[in-house]
Amino acid sequence: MNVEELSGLPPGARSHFEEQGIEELYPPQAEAVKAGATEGENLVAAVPTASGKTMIAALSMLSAVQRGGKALYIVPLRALASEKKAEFDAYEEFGVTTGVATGNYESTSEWLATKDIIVATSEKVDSLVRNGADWLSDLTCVVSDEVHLIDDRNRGPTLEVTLAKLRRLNPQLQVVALSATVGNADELADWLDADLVDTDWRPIDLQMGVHYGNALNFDDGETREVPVEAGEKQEAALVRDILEEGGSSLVFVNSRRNAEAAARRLGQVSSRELTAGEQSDLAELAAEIREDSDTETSQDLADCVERGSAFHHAGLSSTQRSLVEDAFRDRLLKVISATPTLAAGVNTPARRVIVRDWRRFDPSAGGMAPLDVLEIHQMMGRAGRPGLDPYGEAVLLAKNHDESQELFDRYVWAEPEPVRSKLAAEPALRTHVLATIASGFARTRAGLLEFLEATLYASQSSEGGRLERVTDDVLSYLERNDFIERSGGPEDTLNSEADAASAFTSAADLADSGSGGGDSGGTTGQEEDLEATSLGHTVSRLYLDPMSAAEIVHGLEDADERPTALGLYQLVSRTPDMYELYLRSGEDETFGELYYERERELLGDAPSEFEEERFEDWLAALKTGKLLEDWASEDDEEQITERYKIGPGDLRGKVDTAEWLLGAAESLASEIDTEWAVAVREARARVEHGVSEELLELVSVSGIGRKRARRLYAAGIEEPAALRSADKGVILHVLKGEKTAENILENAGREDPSMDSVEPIPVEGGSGLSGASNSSSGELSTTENDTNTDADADDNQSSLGDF
DNA sequence: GCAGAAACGTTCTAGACAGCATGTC
DNA sequence: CTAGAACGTTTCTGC
Repeated sequence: MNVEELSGLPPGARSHFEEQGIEELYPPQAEAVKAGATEGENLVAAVPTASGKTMIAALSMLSAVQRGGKALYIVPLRALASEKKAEFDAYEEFGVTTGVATGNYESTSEWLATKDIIVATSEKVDSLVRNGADWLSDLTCVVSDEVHLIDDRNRGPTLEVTLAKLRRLNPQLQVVALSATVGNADELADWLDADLVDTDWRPIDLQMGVHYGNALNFDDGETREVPVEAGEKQEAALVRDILEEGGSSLVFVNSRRNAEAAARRLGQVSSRELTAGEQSDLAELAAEIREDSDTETSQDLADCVERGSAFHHAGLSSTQRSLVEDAFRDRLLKVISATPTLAAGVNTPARRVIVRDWRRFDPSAGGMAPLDVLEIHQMMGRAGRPGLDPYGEAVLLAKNHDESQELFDRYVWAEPEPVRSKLAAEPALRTHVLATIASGFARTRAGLLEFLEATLYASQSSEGGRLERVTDDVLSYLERNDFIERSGGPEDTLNSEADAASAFTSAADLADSGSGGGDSGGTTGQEEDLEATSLGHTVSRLYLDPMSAAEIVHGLEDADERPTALGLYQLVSRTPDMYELYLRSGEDETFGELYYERERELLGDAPSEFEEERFEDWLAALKTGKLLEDWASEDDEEQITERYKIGPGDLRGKVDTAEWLLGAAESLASEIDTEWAVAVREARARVEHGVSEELLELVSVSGIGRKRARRLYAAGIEEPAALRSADKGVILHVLKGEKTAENILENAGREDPSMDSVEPIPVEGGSGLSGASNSSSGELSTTENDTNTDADADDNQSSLGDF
């Protein structure tokens, strides 16, 4: 099928695709069109990575927009949201606009309402539903990318519930689900009432094989000699082999440390083939990496990059990650060794993919557990760059013949696992049951169960009572913690229906009519009204796990005196929303001591030391809390990453999460009417900017971060007002660059921020630095010196006191 | 007896969504 | 139950 045969697209869309060199549709795309993708029909497309899934999505969305509708594209990662947005921006050429909504970056709601296509993470969509964004009811088409992630224990249920809610909000909604090839695409299609396109077709041939000894054996029976030199690792031989042909490679390993070690070793291979131009480009890239963060991880990465190799894992900052990804796509970097992050993230294809480790540490399995077929296939699917490589190769490594055979059986010839809903797990239901009640999708137990019936879980589950049992457990948990209230019997339903306030009247109606007909058949037998309390509404809107909210609420209620920063940091660190920081051996003692020193600061009751597991969690949270306190005490990034043995990306992640949770804690504090809201706000601001209390004011001026604030403070400039009055020479000296100094002064509201002909004035040692005492820069510095001298006199005293 | 090498033992292990307000891909 | 790298500690070896 040719592009020009397509109908129903916005005018200009076809020529746009033709300009891009797309003339003929790939077979799966043509199949999708035949199945009605451009006519609003539901569709599940289970096709390999990089075989034109995005085009299927684009055709569906564009035709929906042409019919006067609005489309939503759901992605699993923030990084993918910006990638897709950049791709869809090209449609602006023919008048189709795109907006993004993620936690980091959101266009305002009204503005989103004017966009034709919206790209968002599944959590953000869920949150938008909870907060009743009105443009959601205008949606006519929703695309769910990587829908197989429904299988994910943590985040799958969100996607599942969100899709169910969107469909309930608008029963006419077209659903296009894009999935990797999975074992049960037909089940997904059944669930979504969709047609199925299920194929292994790829635009570039993918050869899968196993390397063992000196030979690389492919699934089609072909063999290639890849000798391993003495003292050389298998993966090094494979990288060298393909590099001699000008191809790049991707090596997947199972831990960060392995990724770093492999990158270091592979640097010896990649450095051999670099041209002078590449070397200087790489040196530039290395400099950028060092500039982004001054930590050991960054140093190591930069050292590798100079030799044309890199590692990639979640310990890198997001800037570093995209630097590495871009350089690899530009063929500047020859090899990346990565943890599985890369397989799920943005598109980084390579000629050859080497899956070195196929087992990974898994505490729940009590040791090393083999990876899922689906996961391995996702990695292998990164092989073959469209338009660049004649074919892609995906290679597993075996040490002996038996292992080689096992790898063929287990991965090369194996079908991927089926996708199984994880919704019935209690943590998932805790959140979603509350949200479902709070946003009015269900008002009774039966209504709730009826809503849950529309999920994939229900369509898969043969074990009837399970969901109901867990739901009941969750309901009583929510009730115990004052997130919901149950009242009355069936006769109350009418009343509550009348005065129920909800953005989703239609959904509520549906739910209630469902509950009327549905026979609960549960243990209670009688109908009760479920309603979220004010606290419950807040928790749902804040997107908190109810258990996190309960922990925070109890912690704040238990505080008899003003909580310290450490107390609050430990509190949010022990909620399930904070990713756990591992307690290393020996650290239980270190933090045990810290615990006895600062026990009084911690909020709530510590578990007894005899409950080993819970006490350890408590200490692990203390460790995270201490990390946040260190950060908020202006310790260097380098010191912290070193002290806690983490990467810059981990630190930023922790800080980010803490910021979010403390923001939520602030809302909870006003909800439960405690007097500690101010303490929470301050702790949050300190974490946000990474500064001590005394710098909070300075740091509120945009352009001033923790470092500049500290230097200004040391020079006697303690608050924004002082920026307006202090000697420009001093400011220039402290802030270094003229441009930054001007910007900052402007942001601080100084009337004449110009730094023209201002000479920097060194400040000695942190004392003797009163701005008024400098006369060399003449009239400019003395314009407002009444307030100036005052402030500076104070500055001197307090900064002297500090030293 | 001692330095340095080899053997042995221990430790550790992937991933990253969200609020809100502000200003930007 | 199924690993493997890095580092620390002990033991071995050759002088």
